[in-house]
Amino acid sequence: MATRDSTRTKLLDAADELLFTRGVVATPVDAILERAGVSPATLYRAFGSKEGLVAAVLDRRHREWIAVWDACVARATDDRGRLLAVLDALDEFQRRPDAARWCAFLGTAAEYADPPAVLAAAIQQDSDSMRARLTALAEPLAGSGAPALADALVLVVSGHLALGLRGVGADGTAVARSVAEALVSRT
Amino acid sequence: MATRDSTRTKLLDAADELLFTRGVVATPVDAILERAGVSPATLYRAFGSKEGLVAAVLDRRHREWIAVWDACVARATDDRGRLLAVLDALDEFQRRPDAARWCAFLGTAAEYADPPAVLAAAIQQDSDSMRARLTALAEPLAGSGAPALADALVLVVSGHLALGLRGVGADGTAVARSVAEALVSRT
DNA sequence: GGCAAAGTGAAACGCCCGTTTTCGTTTGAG
DNA sequence: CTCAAACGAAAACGGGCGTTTCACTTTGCC
Repeated sequence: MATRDSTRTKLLDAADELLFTRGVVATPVDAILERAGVSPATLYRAFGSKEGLVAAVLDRRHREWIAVWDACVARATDDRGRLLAVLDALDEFQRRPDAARWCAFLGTAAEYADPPAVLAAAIQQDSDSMRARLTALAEPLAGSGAPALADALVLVVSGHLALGLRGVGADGTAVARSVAEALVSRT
Repeated sequence: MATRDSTRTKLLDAADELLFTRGVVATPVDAILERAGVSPATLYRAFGSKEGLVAAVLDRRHREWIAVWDACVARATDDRGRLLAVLDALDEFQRRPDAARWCAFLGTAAEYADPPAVLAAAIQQDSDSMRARLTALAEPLAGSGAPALADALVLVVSGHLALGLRGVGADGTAVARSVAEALVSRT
């Protein structure tokens, strides 16, 4: 009934690498199976469907992203640094060896006109958590203006991620950082 | 040898509506054919392939977008208004009855890991023209800082478009406008 | 060491998609 | 009107995908 952890990990690793570099729809299940060295029956016993596997990978990605972000926030020394830590986290996350072409959540949202429920939930969770966390981090700086500042920063982060699609995101987070700093300095 | 203009237009209209609301990959050729009331042979004689049709639709979209943007720039009365006119254009373009889910160019870029040459060219053209035009419009305000300001605005525009994928783009261009104004006011 | 659970390998099923072909019909310019 | 060019209707082809099934082999715990 239960799947071994090593098997789950092998599948999640292979799926993470292939889905978000080649695209979710463009990646056939067979490619994931071959990469993971796993048989079809195992995948479908563990995750039920390709869609279930995608949801699981998105879930793991979200937890990893939050962990990286948290670490960057903890490393900052003042309120301003903690709010702008999201850019450090973006930088660090993108430098990882298995980095995707761009945001896995925006990418998945872009590929499906209306995503299956599990995937829509994962995407929503990513957006909601980003907005909520930025609002909390903005509170010390902006007070009642925190939600507005957070919305603006969500736009900056999303814009930075989207720049990857335009082929002009090679300069790290420099542009995004300058925009974010302009917003923070205005308060 | 040549295709009638009415046939080309019927195909382009149907393709534009379906491709960018349901997704390029997710839209089967048959759906476009049915929508256009056209036979397969006609499509393939006129555009060679689905990919060729997509490129043609992107091309037409780009011209329409530039026209709308130009009109908004012409409507503005000062340098600042002309630079920020891109937001008016975004607003107007998105209000059109056949408005897509989000940017057709970013959407196409997101769907293909490495797009066919014709599509990559269309996407590149969109990004390049936006950057060049914003740079020219920023010149009177920012002088030698125009390229940097233009890059920042490209990020803002891309971020605004990407917000549609997060389900938080219902408030028009309000957030994007506030960010853009903060950038312009800083110079 | 043995036995149930988990995984393998390969084949097959059903479905959809892009594209081509064939043939009969319509269109529009000379 | 005429006739070549363009188009419509429908079928077929080749390929790929997600998923299931089945018989066999490996794994790991009592």
